[in-house]
Amino acid sequence: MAGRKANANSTQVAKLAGVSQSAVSRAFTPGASIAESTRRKVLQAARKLGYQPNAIARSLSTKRSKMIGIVIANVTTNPFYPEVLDALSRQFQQRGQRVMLFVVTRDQNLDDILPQLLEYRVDGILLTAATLSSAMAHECARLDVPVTLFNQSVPDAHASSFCCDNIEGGRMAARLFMKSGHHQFAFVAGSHDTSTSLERERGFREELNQHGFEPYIEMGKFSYQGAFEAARRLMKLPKSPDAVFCANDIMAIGVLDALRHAEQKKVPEDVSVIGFDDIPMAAWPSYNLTTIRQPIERMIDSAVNDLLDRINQETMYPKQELVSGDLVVRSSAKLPSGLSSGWVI
Amino acid sequence: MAGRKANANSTQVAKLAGVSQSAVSRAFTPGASIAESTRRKVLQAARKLGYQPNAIARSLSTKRSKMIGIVIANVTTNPFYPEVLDALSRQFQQRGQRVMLFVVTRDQNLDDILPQLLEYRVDGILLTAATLSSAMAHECARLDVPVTLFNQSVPDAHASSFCCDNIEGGRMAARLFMKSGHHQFAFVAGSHDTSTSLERERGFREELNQHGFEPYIEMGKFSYQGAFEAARRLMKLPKSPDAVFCANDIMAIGVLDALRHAEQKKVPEDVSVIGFDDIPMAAWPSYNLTTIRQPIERMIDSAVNDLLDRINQETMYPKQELVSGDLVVRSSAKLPSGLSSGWVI
DNA sequence: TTAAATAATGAATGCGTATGCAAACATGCT
DNA sequence: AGCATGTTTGCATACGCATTCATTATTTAA
Repeated sequence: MAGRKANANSTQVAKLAGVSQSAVSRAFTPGASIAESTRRKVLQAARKLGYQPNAIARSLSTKRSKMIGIVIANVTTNPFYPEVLDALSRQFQQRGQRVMLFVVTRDQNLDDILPQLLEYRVDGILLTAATLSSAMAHECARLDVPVTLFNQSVPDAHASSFCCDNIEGGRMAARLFMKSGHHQFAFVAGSHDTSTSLERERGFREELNQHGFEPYIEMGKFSYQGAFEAARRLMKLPKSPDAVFCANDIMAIGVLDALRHAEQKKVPEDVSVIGFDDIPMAAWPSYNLTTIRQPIERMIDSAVNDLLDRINQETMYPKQELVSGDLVVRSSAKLPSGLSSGWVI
Repeated sequence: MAGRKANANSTQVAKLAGVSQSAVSRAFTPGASIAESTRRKVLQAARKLGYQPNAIARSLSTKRSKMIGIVIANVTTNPFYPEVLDALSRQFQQRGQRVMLFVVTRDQNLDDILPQLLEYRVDGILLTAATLSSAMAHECARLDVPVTLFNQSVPDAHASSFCCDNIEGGRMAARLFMKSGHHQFAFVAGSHDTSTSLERERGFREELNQHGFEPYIEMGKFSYQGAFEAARRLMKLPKSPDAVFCANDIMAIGVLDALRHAEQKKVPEDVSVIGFDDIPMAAWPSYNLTTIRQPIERMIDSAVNDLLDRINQETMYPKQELVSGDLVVRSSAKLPSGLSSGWVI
């Protein structure tokens, strides 16, 4: 029952326009069978009453809410995610879908919040920087709600995933370091339970191993502060690294600041640093970070297209897509002799 | 009509539990009149069928969507807003409201997107860094949908607003500059049509005027890059400023970078810089920005409380709240002799 | 033990829209 | 004019739940 002022509804509009309620509905349904003359009558009456179709009622009737659930973490700690959220939100908006947003912490259990999305019968779910339990994956499959993972690859038969080629990215960093003559390597990890960090580490390590090197691993907790402290620990080592690859840019920046301001090291003269993502800050003159760029627009286009296609039953099967990142060479990492700043592979 | 797999509904659960549909509804309605024994029967049947109440249908019936529309801009250009979004989203989530999100650009016309929110019968609307036309304000009032403005004061009889005391903030900056012996002042504005920028400018200018000074004004377009260029223009002036106050931190950082990396200026020896907001980056050792902190948690608590109170008709009238910011003294601005880094006023 | 009060239940209805269906209407053709 | 198409229209119903109201079961008071 309401405490809320009543809104004009289609029946009232119908009465005023001298037509049936169906006609009103049709006047607001693109492609419906209605004469142009009656449509005009209806729209005029609607305007007079300040009528606007009720999307809730429509959702109930059509069984499509036109809402996408977005679950996102790290919005405040990593500028990459606001970027992602912005692009996703715009895309969906433009394609006629509303966004129901859930901001979570990395460690928050999705099993509590996914039901809140499903309760509203969202047409699809997009998860980024949040891990889906297989129980929930099955629940979504049972309810026929397509799920897409962004920036994390958890091969699940039911969910699509769109991801940068993290392994190759790690390899790129390793190759650049080695070509530039470094000998002591380190990786600053984000966490030990996210595919992004693990895969970047794996690519980095494997490429180094092939040349007989083994990197130090330090935990940077996916944050500026965590990486700052990780860098200080690294510099305390007897044979401290001269080449540090970080699981993302915000940590790379933390490392840079620690090296310069807490450890009196020059970058890249004493230590080279490479990040991952290419957030806008990476290009700022204070940092000038060499990094692996994620082609975020392209990834998001693909992710959105895939999700909408599955919602509209145009595609039946989830897709796993891997796009390759680009090494963006700036000045936080030494260059191989003979090469100057610009683009490499 | 559906292409979607049917979900169990309350009638099916009722049948399985051997009760009426009403009983099922009551079993899921806290405080409803139902015997504990039947509730258990119902819940058990519901579990067996994987039943979950349909929030869309409930919304239609109760005329409350339990959704808040949040409209936000500048998510990618100013780290302050991800912070705001994160806090808002958590608060609403915790208070049992879902969030329907719209990310807009500063110049985007809200008149196109508010209807999209109203269509879904959101219980309330929270706008931040986006300007509400008075036509839309009236529309919301007509539909009895409470609106709250965050971080912008547009005195409107129908909307609440929660804001930092920008004028006093501007004054604080001016006082600190003057006490520290500066003589040439500048303000880097965000835009000429937002209350935040205008008010901060006004406080700054008024306080300076009282002591016979007049600041230069340059446009920084609320962005790092815009402020970077503004700083370069300022430094080209015949009597270039030695004290620059910026309408927010991200611009202050742009100014800092321009001064140091493009203009060979020392901060604060040659030029002092003060920002506004106190975003996390302001504390990073590369910047160490002196700034006016917005008490964001407190502001958001108030805003959320007020909006929910108005939704629940516990408060009838919108509220205009002004909270005062704190001057956070770091090292981007010279200190008055005798004072060292720490907290002032 | 009985009357009175209270708690629990189900039937029926409404929330506002979309849509299948059959009837009404218009159009073109022979 | 007569018929076959094709287009518009309104009626009736479904979507899934909450809630009122009348009824029945249960408890309390006397």
